[in-house]
Amino acid sequence: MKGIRRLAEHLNISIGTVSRALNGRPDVNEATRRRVLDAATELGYVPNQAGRTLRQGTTNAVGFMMESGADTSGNPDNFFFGVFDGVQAVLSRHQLDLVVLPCATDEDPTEYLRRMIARRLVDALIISATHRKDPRVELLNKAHVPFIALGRTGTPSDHPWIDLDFEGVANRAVDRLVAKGHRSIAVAVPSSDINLGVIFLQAYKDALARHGIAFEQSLVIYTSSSEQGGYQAAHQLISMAQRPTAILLVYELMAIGFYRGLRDAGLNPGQDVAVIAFRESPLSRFLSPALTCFRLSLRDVGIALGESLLASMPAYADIYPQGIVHRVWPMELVEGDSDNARNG
Amino acid sequence: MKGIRRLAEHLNISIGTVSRALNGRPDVNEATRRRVLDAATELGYVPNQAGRTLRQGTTNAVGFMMESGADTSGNPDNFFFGVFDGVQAVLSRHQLDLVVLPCATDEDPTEYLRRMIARRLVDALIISATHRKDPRVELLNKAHVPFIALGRTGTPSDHPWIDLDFEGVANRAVDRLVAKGHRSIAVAVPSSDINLGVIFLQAYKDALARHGIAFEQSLVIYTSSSEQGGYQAAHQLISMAQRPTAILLVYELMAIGFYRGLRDAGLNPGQDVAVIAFRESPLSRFLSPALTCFRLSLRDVGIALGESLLASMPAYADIYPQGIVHRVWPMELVEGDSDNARNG
DNA sequence: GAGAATTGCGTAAACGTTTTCGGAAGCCTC
DNA sequence: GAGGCTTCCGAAAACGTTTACGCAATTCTC
Repeated sequence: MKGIRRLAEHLNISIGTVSRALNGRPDVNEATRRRVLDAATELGYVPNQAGRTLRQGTTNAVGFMMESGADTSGNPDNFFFGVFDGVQAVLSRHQLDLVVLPCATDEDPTEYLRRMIARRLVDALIISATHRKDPRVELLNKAHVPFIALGRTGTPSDHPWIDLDFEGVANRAVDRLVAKGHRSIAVAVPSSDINLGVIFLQAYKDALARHGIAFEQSLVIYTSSSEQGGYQAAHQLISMAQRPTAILLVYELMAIGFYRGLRDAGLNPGQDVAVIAFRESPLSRFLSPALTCFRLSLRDVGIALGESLLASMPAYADIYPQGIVHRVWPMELVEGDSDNARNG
Repeated sequence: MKGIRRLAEHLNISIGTVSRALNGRPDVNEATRRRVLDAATELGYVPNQAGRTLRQGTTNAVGFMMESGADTSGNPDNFFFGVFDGVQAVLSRHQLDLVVLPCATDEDPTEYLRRMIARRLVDALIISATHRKDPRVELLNKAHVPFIALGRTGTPSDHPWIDLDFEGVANRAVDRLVAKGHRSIAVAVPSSDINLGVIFLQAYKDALARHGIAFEQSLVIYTSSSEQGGYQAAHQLISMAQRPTAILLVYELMAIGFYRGLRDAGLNPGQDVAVIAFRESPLSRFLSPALTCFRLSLRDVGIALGESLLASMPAYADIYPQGIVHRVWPMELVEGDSDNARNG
C-alpha cells in the first residue's frame, strides 16, 4: 500500500477525505484536517505529481526556455539567474515551481519548444532571446500555452512581452556622446536576427537623426557578443579611414575585448575612443576606465515577468488582472570614466 | 475523444496496439506499425507524459540543480551552459530531457531538493556547488534517486562524483611560481564551506610543503568569488606588512577586480604581483596582462556527467557499465603574461 | 495433416490522484 | 417533533498511458 491510500488506511479514513484535507477544501472537519496534516508529515507523504497532473491537467510548474548558444549568451550568468530569482519569488506564492529548459546548441529552438510543449512538463512558459521573426510565438499561441516573452518580436502585438528599453539606452548614450562633442559614433551589434540588435540599431539611427548626424552604414560593426567580438570590433574600428571617436557596445563583455584591442594598437579606451556599453554588471566598475553603462534590477524584471505570466494564465488571471502585458523596462545610466574625454 | 484513444479510433485498432507500435515493441506487425506512426504524425499525437509517468513510474527527464546565489555563481555563464550542452548530448541519445532546477537564493538548498525529489519531476539528478558537508547526498541516497555530483564532498565514497583537478591546478601553479623565484604566495578562496575552496586551499598547502615553504595563515585571503572579491583581495594583499609577490585566484572573474585594485594602488599586475587564476574563460586572454590559468572542455565534462549518471540509473546501467564513478577531471595550463616576471 | 510453436492483436487492469455525487448524521426552526 | 439545512465524509469515476494476459489465426515440424 502506497501513496494516499497508505495515509488513508493509517487514519482509518477514506482517500477522498485525505485529499480534501490536504488541499484545503472547506468541506472537511478541522479536527480531521489536523490529523491528516500531522499524519502526512509523520509519514512523509507528498502527493505524486504525475497523479495530480493526470487528474487536474496541470503541472504546477512553469518553464523558462533559454538557448545556451544564442547570441544572448554573452551575458554573464548573473543575468539569467537574477531574473530567475525574481520569477521564483512570484511563483512560490502560488506553489508553482520554475524549471529552466536549456535548448542545446545543436537543436533547433522551435523544434525543442515543440517537444517541450508536447511533453506537458509545464503549464506556462517564458521564452527569452527573441528574434524579430520568432516562430515560437505562433507555436505557443496555437498550442494555447500561456507564455510571455522576455524581448519583443517583429509582431509585438501578438503576445505578452517585457523588453528592456533599448531605445532609451541608445538615445541617452548618443545624447551624452554628442554633448561631449562626438559626431562620429560607431555601434557594435550582434549579426543575427536577434531582437536586441535590431531594435538597438534602429534606436541608434533615430538618435543620430535627432542630432542631425547622417547615419553611415560603415559605422555599424556586426560582431559576436563576446569578448572576442569586442576585440574584433576594436580592430575593425581602428582600420577605418576616418576613425570614429566613440562607440556603443551592446554587451559589457565586449568592452573587455574592445579595451584590449584598442590598447594593443596603442590607443587608450576612454581617451582616444569613448565607450558606452549597454548593461551594467559587476565588471563595469572594475574595468579601467570604469565603463559607462546602464543598470536595471534583474530581480524586478523577474518579478514583473512572473506576475505578467500569471496574468495570462486562466487559473490566476483574476489575481493578476493586468491583461496582456507589453512593457518596456526602463534602465538607469551609470556614469563611468569610459566616455569622459571631450572630443574637439 | 482525445489522446491515444482518438488515434486508435481513427485507425480502427485497439489502444494497446497503438501504444505497442509507438513504443517499438516487437509484437506488432510492421505494416500496422507504419500505419500507426504515420497517423501519429498526421494527427500530431504525442503521448501525455503524465499518463506514462503514472504508469511507468519514470519521467524521462533528469534534473540539474543549481544554486543561483552560491559562491560558484561567480562563473561567467558559459560554465554551466557549456556543461549542459554536453549532458544533453548524452541524454538525447536516450530520449531523455534535461531540466535545470534553480534554487532561489532565499531558499534552503536541501529543502528545495527535498521538494523536487518529492515532486518526482525527474528520474535522476545532477547536483553542483557541493559543500564539504552536504546533506543533499544523504537525502538523495535515502530517497533512492540516482544522482551524480559535480564536485566532491567530505564523504566522497558515498556517491558518484566528477570534480575538477584542483590539486593539479594548485600544484602546477605553485610549481610555476616557485620556479620563477616566488616564495611568498598568497591565495584567495571563497569563505564558505564550499568544496572547491577547501580542496584548493589544502592542495595549496601541500604544494608549499613540497617546496619547503612554510604555510602562513595570513596569506590566505577569504573573499567572495566575484570581481568585488578580487578587488578586496588586492586591498588586503597590499596592506600586508610583507607584501606577497604572487597570488592564486580561484575564479577568473576575481582577476578583473584584482587587477583594478592593484592599479588603483599604483602597482602593476603581472609585474609587481604575479597572478595565476583557476579557470580559463574568454576573458582570460583579453585582460592585460593576459591571465595565466587552466583550461578544460566544459562540454566533455557534461558528457562525462551524463554518461556516469546513466550508469547509476538501473534502466541504463547495462549500457553504461561504469559502476560508481569517482573522477578527477584534468585541466590544461594556459600560459598568459600575468605570471611572467621573475622575482628576485 | 495433426499437433506445436509463433505472430499479432484486443481486453482490461493498474498507476495515484482529484472531484462529483449522494447520503448519513447533526443542528436549527417553528 | 417534523421538516429543512448544514456539515462532513465515503464511493466511485475519471485523467491517459503501458503492459500482463489470453486468444485466434497463421506458420512450422515431422
